[in-house]
Amino acid sequence: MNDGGGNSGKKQARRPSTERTAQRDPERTRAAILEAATREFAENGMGGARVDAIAERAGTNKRMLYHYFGDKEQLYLKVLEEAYVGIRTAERALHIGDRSPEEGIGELALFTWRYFLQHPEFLSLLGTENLHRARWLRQSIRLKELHSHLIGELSQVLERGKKQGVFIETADPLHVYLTIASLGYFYLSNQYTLSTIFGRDLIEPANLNAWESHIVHVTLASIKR
Amino acid sequence: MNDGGGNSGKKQARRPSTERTAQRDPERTRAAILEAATREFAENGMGGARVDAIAERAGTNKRMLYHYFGDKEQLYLKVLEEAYVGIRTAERALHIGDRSPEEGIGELALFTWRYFLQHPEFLSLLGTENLHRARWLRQSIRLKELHSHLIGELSQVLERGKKQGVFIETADPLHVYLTIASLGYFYLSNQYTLSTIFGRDLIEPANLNAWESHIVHVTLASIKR
DNA sequence: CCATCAAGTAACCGTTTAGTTACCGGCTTG
DNA sequence: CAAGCCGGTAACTAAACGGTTACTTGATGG
Repeated sequence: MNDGGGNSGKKQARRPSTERTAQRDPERTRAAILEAATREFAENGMGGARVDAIAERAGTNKRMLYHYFGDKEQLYLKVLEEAYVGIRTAERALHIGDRSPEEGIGELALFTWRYFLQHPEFLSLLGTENLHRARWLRQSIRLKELHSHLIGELSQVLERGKKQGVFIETADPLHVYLTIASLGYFYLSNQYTLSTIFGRDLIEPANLNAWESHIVHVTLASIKR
Repeated sequence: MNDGGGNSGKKQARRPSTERTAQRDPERTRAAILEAATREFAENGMGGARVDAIAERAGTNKRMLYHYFGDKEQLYLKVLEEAYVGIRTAERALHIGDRSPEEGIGELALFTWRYFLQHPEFLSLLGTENLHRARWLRQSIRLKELHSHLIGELSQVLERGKKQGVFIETADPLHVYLTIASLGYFYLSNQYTLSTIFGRDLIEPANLNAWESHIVHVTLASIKR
């Protein structure tokens, strides 16, 4: 868009900075930009996020942002990738196969709900990315196999439950995961419009706990024989 | 932002329009702007939507947009209100109380799913509005009672089912509706990231039909005795 | 102890954006 | 039947935006 050629040499000498320079720390600056970007993109979406705002939140300036991440779009993709790595990593530590099939599924449902509850920025980022039809996520190569582990482990738990006669034969791993994620995602990401139109504060602890139980109840009721 | 004072009289005379003037039709222009705005806001969110793009899509210009709707924010709120009126109006025509309790709930689940499927712009608008924590919806007074009818009718159907002994006593109308909406909303609004990470095209008709059955199955399984 | 390179700053640039103004002309009505 | 209101056009503006450039400063290895 801006080729930058043809105006070199026009600049006048600028007033040099005489202020005290803060300690240098590339890693810290990089991390600060990433965290600030996560918040800015989560709060305002891709179209609404402001590069200046990210730099200011990170306590640095735009130059460093472009230095470390290329441009706004690449920074956004990095933020999104990190968000996915976060949930999938925590998920692996669960080891849902170590318990009985019923407890394993219940554990996954509880974990997912609580992770969503504690990471609202992850939900926002998903919403933003889907608004754009996964335009940036599709460009990410490193994420393809990150998710297969989940389905694999879930599939094993379901098979074991079927053999033990506690789960119905038609239970599908992807459907089970989508059910769990649906119930958590919708309640939290749409809490603002829902609370407004139904006149009930969904984020109130009592309602939150009721919905947590509800998710586990619905998930298990849908696959139990 | 722009007080408009202090530069009057500076303008030169402009070249008057000599082109043929199109037929005048205030209602059509207004409706065209509203429809164009619905698409633009749904595709790009509040931050990403461009006023120029809306005007162009509507086959008119910005002046008319500001003339009829005030500014970008008021236009957005109008779009959102119309979207809610659309689904709630269609919902009323269902009369879920006319059938058996089980059929009534199944009918509501099917309707909601199919409405979401046919109105992706409604889902996008909800996502956008929630990103901004219902900032604009909260300002809308006329929508408060639009939704109470739904819960009222659903509540009656559930009560009848409980008396007949087919539904569990703990079944809650809001929870039932949120369950139905969750399963439809998440699957469709997040279809792009989900299809990407799980390597399965969720919008394919076979998958769509399977999920439709799944929603009805899950909803009923969660409330049946 | 100095040459060099990465970290950092802030002004700057071209473009885009929401919103406005000057002007036009068909239709209605007193 | 004229006068003025209302639907409509396009050029305009100030500010904001993403991105770049000119330049400074600290650390470090030969």
